[in-house]
Amino acid sequence: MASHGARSRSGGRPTLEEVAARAGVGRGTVSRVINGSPRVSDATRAAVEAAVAELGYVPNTAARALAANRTDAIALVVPEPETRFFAEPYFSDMLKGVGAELSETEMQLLLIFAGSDRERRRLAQYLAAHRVDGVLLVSVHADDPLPDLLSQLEIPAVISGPRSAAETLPSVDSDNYGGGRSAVEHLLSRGCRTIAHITGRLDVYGAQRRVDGYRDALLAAGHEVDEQLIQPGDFTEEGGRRAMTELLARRPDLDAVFAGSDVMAAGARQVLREEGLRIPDDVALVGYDDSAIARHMDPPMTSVRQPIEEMGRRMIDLLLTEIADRRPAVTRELERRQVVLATELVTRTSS
Amino acid sequence: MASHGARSRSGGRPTLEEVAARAGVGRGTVSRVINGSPRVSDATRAAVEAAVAELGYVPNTAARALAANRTDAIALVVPEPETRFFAEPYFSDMLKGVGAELSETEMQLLLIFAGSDRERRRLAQYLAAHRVDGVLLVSVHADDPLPDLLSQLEIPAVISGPRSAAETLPSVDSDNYGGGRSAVEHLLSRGCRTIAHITGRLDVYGAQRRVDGYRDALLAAGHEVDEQLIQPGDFTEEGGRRAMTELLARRPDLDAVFAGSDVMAAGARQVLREEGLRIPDDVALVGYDDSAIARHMDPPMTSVRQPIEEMGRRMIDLLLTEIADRRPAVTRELERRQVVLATELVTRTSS
DNA sequence: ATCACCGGTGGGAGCGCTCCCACGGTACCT
DNA sequence: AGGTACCGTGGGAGCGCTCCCACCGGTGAT
Repeated sequence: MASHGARSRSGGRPTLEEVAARAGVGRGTVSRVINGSPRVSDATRAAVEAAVAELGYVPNTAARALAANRTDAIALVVPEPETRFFAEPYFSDMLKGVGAELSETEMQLLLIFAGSDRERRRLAQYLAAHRVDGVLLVSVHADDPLPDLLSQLEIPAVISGPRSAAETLPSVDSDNYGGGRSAVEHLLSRGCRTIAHITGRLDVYGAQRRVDGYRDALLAAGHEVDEQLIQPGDFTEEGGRRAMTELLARRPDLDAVFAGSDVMAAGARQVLREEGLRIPDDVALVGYDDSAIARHMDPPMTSVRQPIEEMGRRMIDLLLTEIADRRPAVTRELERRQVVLATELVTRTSS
Repeated sequence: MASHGARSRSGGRPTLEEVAARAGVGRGTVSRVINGSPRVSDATRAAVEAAVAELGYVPNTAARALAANRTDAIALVVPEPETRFFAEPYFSDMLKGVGAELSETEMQLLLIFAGSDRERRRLAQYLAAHRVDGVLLVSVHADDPLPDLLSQLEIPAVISGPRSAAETLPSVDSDNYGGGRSAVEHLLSRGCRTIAHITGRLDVYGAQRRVDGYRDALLAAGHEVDEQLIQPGDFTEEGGRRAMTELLARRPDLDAVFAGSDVMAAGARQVLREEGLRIPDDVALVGYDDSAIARHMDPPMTSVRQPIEEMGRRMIDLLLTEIADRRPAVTRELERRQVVLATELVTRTSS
C-alpha cells in the first residue's frame, strides 16, 4: 500500500527528488540530465530517463524560474490596439515567423497588446516584475518610451524597425531604402518620367528611408527631384486618397505613382479611377508590402515585398543570443547588432 | 556607503523581507498587505505601502507561484492554425471580450495555437506542467481529445460551444436554436413558403441546433419539413456553392435560403447570381454571424448576430469562478454551468 | 480576579528547483 | 610510490514567497 504504482504518494506531481530516489541517484544528477548537461555518464543518464518516463515527471517551471532566475518566456509587444493587429497582415506574418523559430526551443511566447494608456501601465508593471526573459518590439514610433524603459530594466529586447539611424537596440529591418529605390528604377525603366511619391508617416524611420530611395533613384538616373511630387500620407487608405487628390491638382501631368504602402495605393487608385485615369496606361502605380490588397487589386498591383516572416525569425535569433549573452553578466562591448534584409519587387500589371 | 538609497544592496530587486525591515514589521504582514488581506490595521497597512513605494517593490511571481501553487495565468487555446485565427473575425472579437474582462484582474492571458500535431504535443506537455491556472477552449470539434485531457489533469476549463447536449465542461454559447428559428420565422413573415437550409458542419453541435431551430420554426407555423430542402455544407464558401447548386437542381421552386454562416451564404449568392435569380425578389437570403461579409454584400444581407465579445467576457467569468472554487479543493457538486446568450436578427435588404 | 476569545502580528517551515562545493575514484604523470 | 588532474556524482544552501501556528494584549463574560 506504500510506494508503488506510476505516481508516487498523494496524487501530486512527482518531484526531482522522487525521480532521483527511483533512479537511485542524487538530485543534482537528475537536474543535469533534465537540463542536458554533458557531464553525466551514459548509464546514469539512461537510468534517470527511465525513471522520468515511469513517473511521468514534468519539471516545475515555477521552482526552476525561482532558483535559476529566468522565466523561459519572451513577450511580443504590440504597441497598437488589437484591432490594428488583426487588420494588418504584417503582424500575422511576423507572428508566423516568430512562432516557427521559437518552436525549436522551450521558450514560451506571450502576445501583449499595449494600445491604450492603461494597457501600457500594466505592461510597465509586468516588465518591472521581470516576468519575461526578453522582449520583441514591433511597430514602434520614434517617441515611444518603451525602448528606454527596457534598457533601464536591463531586459534584452529586439526592435523590428530601428527608430533612427542611431538606433542603439538590436534591430531587424528590411531594406526600405533599396525597396524605394527599386520601385522608382522600375518605373523609370517602364518609361515613366513624372513619378510622384505618397510617403508613409514620416515619424516612422522606414518611411523616411523609402523617400531617400525614391530621391536617389531619380538622381542616379539624371533626373531632378521635384518636391511637388512628394506628398506625405499616413499609411491609411483615406490618407492615400487625400494625397492623390493633392498630387493630381498640383501636377496633372504625372505619369506614375509610388505609394509607401499598398493600403495607401488602394486609396490612390480610387481617386485615379474617379478621375477617369487608366492604370497603367495613363498612370502607373506601385505599392509597398505586397499584401493581399496588391494581389487582388484590379489591375493586380506591382509592389515591394518585405520578407516579414523571415524578419520574425531573425528577431528571435537576435533576442535569444542577447539573452544567452546576458546570462553570465558579461556586459560585453555593445557591438551593433542590426540586421537588414533585402526586399523584392513583385511586378504585376499596374506598371 | 552601506544600506541607503531607494534600492537596497547589490542592485537586485527588493524582496518582501527588505520591505518588512523598512516598514518595521514582519514578513507575514507585508504579504498580507500585498495580497489585500483585511486582517491588517490601517496604520500598519499605510506603513507597508509607503515602504513598498519607496523601494519600488514588485512581487516575484516565480516565488509566489512556487509557494502558492498557482501561476496567475490562463491560456486561450485555439485548435486551429494561425492563419484561420487571423482570417476569422470570430477570434478577434472573442479576444477583445476576453481581454477586456481580464484586464480587471491580475491574470495574464496566453494565446496558444494548436493547429498542427506538433503544436498539440507541445500543448499537452505545457498543460501537464500546469503552467496555467485555467484554459479557455474555442472552436472545438466533437472528437477533440483536448477537453478530456484537461479534465484528467484537473485543470479548470471553459469551452466556447458545447460539444453536445451532454457537455460536462462549463460552457458559453449563443442560442443557435433560437437564431435558426428567428431566421426562418423572419422569412416566413416575409411571405416565403419554400425555405431551404444550408447547414454547417454537422459535427459542430451549434450547426445541429440551427437546423433544429429551422425545423421547429416551420412546424410551429404549420408547415411540413421537406428533407430535400436541407443540404449539408461545411462552413466554406465553396461548400455553400455546392449546396446551393444541389438545392436548385432539386427544388427550382424554392423562394428563400437560410445559410448556416455568412461565408456559405456568399457562396450561395454567387450561384443564385449565375442562375440569373434576383435577391431578394426571386430568392430571399439570410446568413449567420453578421460578419463584415454580410454588411458588404451586394445586396447587404440579413444575418443572425451572435454576441461574441460578450461570450468572451462570460467565458472569463465562468473560468475565474471555476478556478476560485477549485482552490480549497472543494470538489463540489458539479452543477451545470452553461451560459447561453441570445442572438439577434439583423435585417437588411437580402430578405 | 479569572478565563475564553479574537484581532493583529511575527516568523518557522517548506514549495521544487539550480548552483556550487566537496568528495571518491580512476588515469596519467613524475 | 606519491602527486596531480579531472570526471562523475551527492547533497547543502538558498531563491522569495505563502501558509499556518503561536503569541500578545485588550475585551467582555463569568
